[in-house]
Amino acid sequence: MARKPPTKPRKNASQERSRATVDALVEATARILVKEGFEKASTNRIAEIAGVSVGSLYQYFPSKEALVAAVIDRHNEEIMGLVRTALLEVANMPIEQAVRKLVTVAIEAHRINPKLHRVLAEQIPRTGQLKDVEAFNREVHTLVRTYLESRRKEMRKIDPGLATFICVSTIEAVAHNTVLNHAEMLSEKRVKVLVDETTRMVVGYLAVSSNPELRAAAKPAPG
Amino acid sequence: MARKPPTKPRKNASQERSRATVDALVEATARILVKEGFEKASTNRIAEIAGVSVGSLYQYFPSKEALVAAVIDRHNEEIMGLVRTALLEVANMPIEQAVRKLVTVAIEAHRINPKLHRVLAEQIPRTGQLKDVEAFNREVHTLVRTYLESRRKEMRKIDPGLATFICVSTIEAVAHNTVLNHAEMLSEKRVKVLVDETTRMVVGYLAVSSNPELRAAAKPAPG
Amino acid sequence: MARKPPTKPRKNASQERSRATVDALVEATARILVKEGFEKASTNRIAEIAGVSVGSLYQYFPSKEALVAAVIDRHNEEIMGLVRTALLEVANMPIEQAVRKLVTVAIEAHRINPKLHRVLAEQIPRTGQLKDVEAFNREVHTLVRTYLESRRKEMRKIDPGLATFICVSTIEAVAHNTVLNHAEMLSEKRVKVLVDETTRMVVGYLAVSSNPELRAAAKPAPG
Amino acid sequence: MARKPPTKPRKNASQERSRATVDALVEATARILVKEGFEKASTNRIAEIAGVSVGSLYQYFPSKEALVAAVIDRHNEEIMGLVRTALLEVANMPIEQAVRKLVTVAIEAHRINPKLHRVLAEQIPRTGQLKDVEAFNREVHTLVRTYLESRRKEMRKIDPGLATFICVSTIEAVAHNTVLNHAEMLSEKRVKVLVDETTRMVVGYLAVSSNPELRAAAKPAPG
DNA sequence: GATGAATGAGGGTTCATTCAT
DNA sequence: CATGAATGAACCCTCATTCAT
Repeated sequence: MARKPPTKPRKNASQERSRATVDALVEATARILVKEGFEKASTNRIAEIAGVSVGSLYQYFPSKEALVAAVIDRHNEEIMGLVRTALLEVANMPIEQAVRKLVTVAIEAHRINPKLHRVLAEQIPRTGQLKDVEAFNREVHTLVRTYLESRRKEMRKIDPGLATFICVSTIEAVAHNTVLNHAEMLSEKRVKVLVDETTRMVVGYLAVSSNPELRAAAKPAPG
Repeated sequence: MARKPPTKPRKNASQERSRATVDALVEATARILVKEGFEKASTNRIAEIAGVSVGSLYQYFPSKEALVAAVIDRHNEEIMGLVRTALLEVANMPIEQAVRKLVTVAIEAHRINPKLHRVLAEQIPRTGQLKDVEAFNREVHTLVRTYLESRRKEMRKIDPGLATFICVSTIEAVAHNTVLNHAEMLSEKRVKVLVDETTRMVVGYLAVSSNPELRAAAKPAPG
Repeated sequence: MARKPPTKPRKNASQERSRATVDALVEATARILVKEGFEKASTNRIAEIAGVSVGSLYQYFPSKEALVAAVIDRHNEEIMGLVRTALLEVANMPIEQAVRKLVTVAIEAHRINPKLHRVLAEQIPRTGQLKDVEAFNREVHTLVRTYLESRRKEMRKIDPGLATFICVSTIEAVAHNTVLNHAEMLSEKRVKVLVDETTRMVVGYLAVSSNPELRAAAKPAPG
Repeated sequence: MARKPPTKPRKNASQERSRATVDALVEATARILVKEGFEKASTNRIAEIAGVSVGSLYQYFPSKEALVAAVIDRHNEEIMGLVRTALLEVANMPIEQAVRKLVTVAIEAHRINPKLHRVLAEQIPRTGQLKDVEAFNREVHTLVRTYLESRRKEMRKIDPGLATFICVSTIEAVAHNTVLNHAEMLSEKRVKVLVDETTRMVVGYLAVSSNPELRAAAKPAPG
């Protein structure tokens, strides 16, 4: 693999002026990404839209990648804001209520900036920022897992890591696919049904079940 | 949006000589994608690896995009081969068995060429081939939906479209995330557990349930 | 200067089959030139339109240039056909009638295929075929000069070469500019005026003049 | 017709540094055109000769065409400089003197850079810059026509547009053909004869004539 | 710090021409 | 002779990055 360009912001951007420049750059990048796609997002163009010189861009971001990474981070941070809050609120809720909340929040999170989300998902070749995305995923995983472990009593006996993995994957996938490929489901009514169904699935999976059929279902046919 | 480059193969490539060239090109592209990433996959390099001149590349593919699209198509076709077969086999199976089969096949499909799958998912900016991918998704959706409708009697009363959407999303997400991010789960033993769990979840969701709790779970708290 | 590609047709094309192929190629070239411009006239495309393989093209024309040269030659030959005929007819006419005829024919000649004429004039970078064009010019010059010399008695005493040069340039320029840039002058009525005027100019120039003013005009102010 | 590349310079190039670069590029282009022909004038080569990087070339010219257009414009501007000046000087001159001046200037103008003029005329496929050339032609036409109209009293009764067209075409053609194809006529002596003759022709055409023969010449034989 | 002119490697693509079949 | 697949030099152009001012 070729040497990858650096990816971390060059300074803490604590000074107010710097801060404004950095923000303008990230914002400009996001805007171009959304409005014109990744291909059109050249550093010169970004600087221009941000009202800043290319030189300044490189003062704050060591590479184009770092800039894109910042956009991704910012987007993820917005999502994480919702998710963290939700998980705090959820801490003392019973599973069913909690899952419903999480499903709802997942969809909301994907709706924060769906166009940006799509571009990020479809057009951005990931090279260096995988780590950031993974960190993000890990945090979600940890938070959810912690919650699930705290609710062990209401649940079947499952490996908590596995359960977390399956539930998070499921919820994320439903939210993602809905927002990106089935916008028609986002009407208030239909979204409610979607949330109901997804919740039912996840809760049905996690919760202890008195249905012998279901218990059997989880085991392969003997032999 | 700027005009996108053409994407369809230029000739039917029926002659054997041509066919060989086309294959070599697609194969070379896939190999470079896997071994060196999207960035290194320049047309000149692809042609070189394919043992062919750039001119020949453009004789058969009108653009670099078309070539990548061909790789994607080929990969999807391999996946669809498995999936179609599985769905044929599944036609007369009861839900539990069928879902287990589909989950298994989904994981197998993602393991056909996981590295390529990852590159395709993470590094390739989707531009023109969205249609192909959507067609692929639609086919899967249709096949699954048809199966589910044929099994209506064993299922809860759910909107079949919605059910299909949720199940397909779930299974795909689990398979995708497992293969790409949790290769450690692919040991024979652990994969079995994973399949069991996923199956349990989906079947629990689809099948009629005698558990009143679960039935309640799907409805929001009154008021 | 770099070595220029060969330009002469490869064979005399005496066989009928060959002749047909050659014609098809020249015709196809002319058609593409007119309909799509020089840039689109690739040898592969020409061969395709001619219903022949590229290989065959190169059987008869050693280079693309040779093909274009052939088109130019054919076009010039058509023009020369008119001009030669006109000059034969003109041989025994008095100057005024003769010039009128030549002006008329010049315009007619430019109207044979004005679109091709324009492309030839505007879009074709001349490299090798200058010789052909010069030969064409020389022939016209010679024919006209011969005529003028035969009419010496009706003319002022002028250097025949110079007179030929001026008259041919003038007539050619008027015809060329009219057809290419002032198509609106080609209505029957207006063209008549144009021919009248041009004829008047040329004849006034050639013929002996009884006007002392004019005679004076030709001499610079003494000192 | 395919979309044509842009043709206007990219920046105003007001800064001195930029200005120098732009000049170097135009100059290099002209030089290569003259010394090696259009075919050899690749953007990379032009930049190299200009002592500048290709990138800089594209900073100031959006396409190769734009660069060539700039060369053409510059050349036309030099010509127009002479022509405009001449027409100012000519404003109060009688026709004979004026025409002589214009003929002289036309030849001078073509001698400014005859090699460039030839390349421009023979090798450059006109694509986008037709408008510029037409504008140039229109300006000449307008200036000359204005002069002629101011001299109406000394002239025959002719449609001024037509007269302008014929005179301009004639003078331009003579100058063009002389400089490009009959350099041997450019010796001081011979050029004088050429100017005399051309002047005689044009003046004889424009001026009122007492020669009944000539007046008759302009009319077709009755019936 | 900020600026933006300059850089140049490298990318995608074309097309005249060749030659094995 | 005809075919058309193959060739590859060369072209135009972009854009992340640098650095003198």
